[in-house]
Amino acid sequence: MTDADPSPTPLLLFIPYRYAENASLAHLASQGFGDLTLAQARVFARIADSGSRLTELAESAQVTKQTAGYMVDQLEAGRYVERVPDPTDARARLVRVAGRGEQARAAAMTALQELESAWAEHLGPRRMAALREALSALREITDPYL
Amino acid sequence: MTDADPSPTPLLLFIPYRYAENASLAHLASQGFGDLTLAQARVFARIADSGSRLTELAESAQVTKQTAGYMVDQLEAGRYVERVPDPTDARARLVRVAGRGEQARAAAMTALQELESAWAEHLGPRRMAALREALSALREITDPYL
DNA sequence: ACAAAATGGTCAGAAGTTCTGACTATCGTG
DNA sequence: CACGATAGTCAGAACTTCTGACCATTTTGT
Repeated sequence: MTDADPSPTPLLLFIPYRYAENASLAHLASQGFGDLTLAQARVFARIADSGSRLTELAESAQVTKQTAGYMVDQLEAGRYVERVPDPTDARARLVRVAGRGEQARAAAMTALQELESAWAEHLGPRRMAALREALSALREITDPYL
Repeated sequence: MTDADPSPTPLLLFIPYRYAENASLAHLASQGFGDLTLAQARVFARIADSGSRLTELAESAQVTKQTAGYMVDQLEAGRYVERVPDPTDARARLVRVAGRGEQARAAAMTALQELESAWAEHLGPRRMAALREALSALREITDPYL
């Protein structure tokens, strides 16, 4: 009876997701990383601490590997990342955060934490936990990358 | 203790959101609307029953009005929508679902309902309701369109 | 009433993103 | 060791999105 909101759940997901993207990118821009585009940041955000393969980035961001490669080219040119050979596979290269990328990553982390804090404050810890818990569960049937 | 998932909340939002987009678009394609692109569908999905102004669509989809206009041009060419004068403002035009658009909208609704059902089944009614409730609350501080 | 500012929309052009197809090199398996 | 799968790149086209300039109409302030 209380949830008369007719908004489709995907729309409800889109709104805070897009807000988070905008807020993070704005924070990065304010910290001297104004040359990062949204598309670049989407790939950058998925690079694992130990480095990621192009294919992994592509699958995770849900773009083709060509697109991911193009983004990594730009991130590399902007000194955000570097490509190193993958010691376990001569075909592959690992994309690693490097140089400016480390500071950018730290700034992004800060933005993210502020965001999560603001959300947790608005929802209260209980509902925030419930939100994350439900989303994590949903991931089981919606994550193509797994 | 149970939620040790380090995934940032925005990533958790992205995964099911993107899944929903893909699933809906795939269903539309299977119903004879394979000419709809994702970008077009994002605008199309935001058209109100009574019609929407270009500016409203742009704000809601978070693109410039030029971009929204370009998408509406294509939707119009594909006979998904029509533009009619806004009786309350001579500057404005209302974008309305028309022709094929009605069937496409019905197909999208079906896809959406199947999606929500599948999610509700996976989460259970309680957690599904909690998810939607939390997302609706989050909207209050993240929706630029309001 | 009227000038100024804001709003709704379009046109033109450039930039950015993303895709398909083709190809090379390396890995894993039978 | 041949074969299919995987990692990545190159080239080119298509699609999406933006910035800037502009016109018409509405709203606001005096």
